[in-house]
Amino acid sequence: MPIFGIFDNNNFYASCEKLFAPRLKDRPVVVLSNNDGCVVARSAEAKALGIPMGAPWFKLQDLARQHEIVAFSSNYELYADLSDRVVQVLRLFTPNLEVYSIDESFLSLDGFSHLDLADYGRQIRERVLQWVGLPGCVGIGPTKTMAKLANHCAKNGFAGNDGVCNLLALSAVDLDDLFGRIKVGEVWGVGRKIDARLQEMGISSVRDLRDADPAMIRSRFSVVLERTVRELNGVSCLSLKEVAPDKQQIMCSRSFGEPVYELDDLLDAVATYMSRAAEKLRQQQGVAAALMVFLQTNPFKPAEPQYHPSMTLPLPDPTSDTRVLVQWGLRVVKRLYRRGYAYKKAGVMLSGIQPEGMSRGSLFDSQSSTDAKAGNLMALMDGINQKWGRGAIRLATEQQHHPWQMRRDRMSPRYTTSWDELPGVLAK
DNA sequence: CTATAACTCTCAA
DNA sequence: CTAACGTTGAGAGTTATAG
Repeated sequence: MPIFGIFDNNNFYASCEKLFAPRLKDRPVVVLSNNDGCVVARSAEAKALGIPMGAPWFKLQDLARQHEIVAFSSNYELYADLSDRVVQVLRLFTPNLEVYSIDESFLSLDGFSHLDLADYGRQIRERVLQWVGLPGCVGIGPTKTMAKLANHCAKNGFAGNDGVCNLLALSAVDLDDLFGRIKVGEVWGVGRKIDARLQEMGISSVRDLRDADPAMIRSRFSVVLERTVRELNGVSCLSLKEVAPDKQQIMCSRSFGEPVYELDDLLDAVATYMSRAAEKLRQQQGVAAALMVFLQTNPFKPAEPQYHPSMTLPLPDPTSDTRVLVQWGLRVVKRLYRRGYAYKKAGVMLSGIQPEGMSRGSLFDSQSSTDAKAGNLMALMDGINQKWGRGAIRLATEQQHHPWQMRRDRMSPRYTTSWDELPGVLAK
């Protein structure tokens, strides 16, 4: 029987910001989504003030002034770097690990059953705290779903207050009692909709779901929730994925800093997003067989005329060439654009992704040498941008300053990845 | 009618 | 000063379409 652990950082983005602002140690801190729109992370103090996840920041202004809440724009470079450091530490504790998200990793603890697993969990969180400076919790169980649940228990004091919960150490009676006290909505894979439907059926606790008939759950819901039921019964259905598979689709979309009316601005924005998407595509040595572009007005202003067009365009020849993708993307924008709407968001998606070189012809194709040159050019651009920072070199259509660029008024410095932004360095 | 494609829904971080 | 509400990806299930 496998043993899964999961390490999950507490309030990850907020903890990253506090790490470099010690004076904020006991202050309420929130981190905002792109465009400084919604609250996506809250420190313990901010949670205590009742700020819900996803709350629009502009609605919290009174509360913020009242309690001197400190808000940061999302600083993804900083968070990504700290996340990498956390993973480095975790790798010291197990050779088999799945980086599940920026702040969560599953650990295989197979073959560690001779250890006191809860104690091992405490060592893990202490080491991460000491070496990286970020707090986290550890959950342990016989399945991924149970490990996630254990993590929830560890975070919320269901099982002591040492930040670790090992469900494998509980007797059947204690597990029963614990599952009876946890709401079914806390289970991994049970979101708002499914929660409501389960409630209607009288399934309100984790124990209720665990004891439900899998066949019934499958017929009334899906094979996915059936697997969840089995996992809650200790039958492992979800395995550790140590290598992330290549993406099947690649998206890039943004809300605009302010409403956009002009076609030219939309063309600019979509060219920029398409360039980003193409970079990601090349990072996995892929080519795309289709692209999709969408535009959106602001759905939060229902009184204004709404327009949410999108169009998918199959590409005659799968490619990762920024110039080709941007050209097609811009053609689509021109087709979709209607004068008179206040556009608030746009995005692109690349799909039909295959490994490059597999596409068509290649060896005897008369185009192959021009394709190779295009590939060299793209690689050169990617290299320069990687060395000198995103946007150092770009196509002429991507200009510099734009009304559509997102707001990021409250950014902290990139303390760990940019010398220029270290406080005091400039002054010297 | 079947196989596939396209689209919708749900979830997660 | 005002106005101001995220992004990315997966997978399953359903519906539309092609042959």
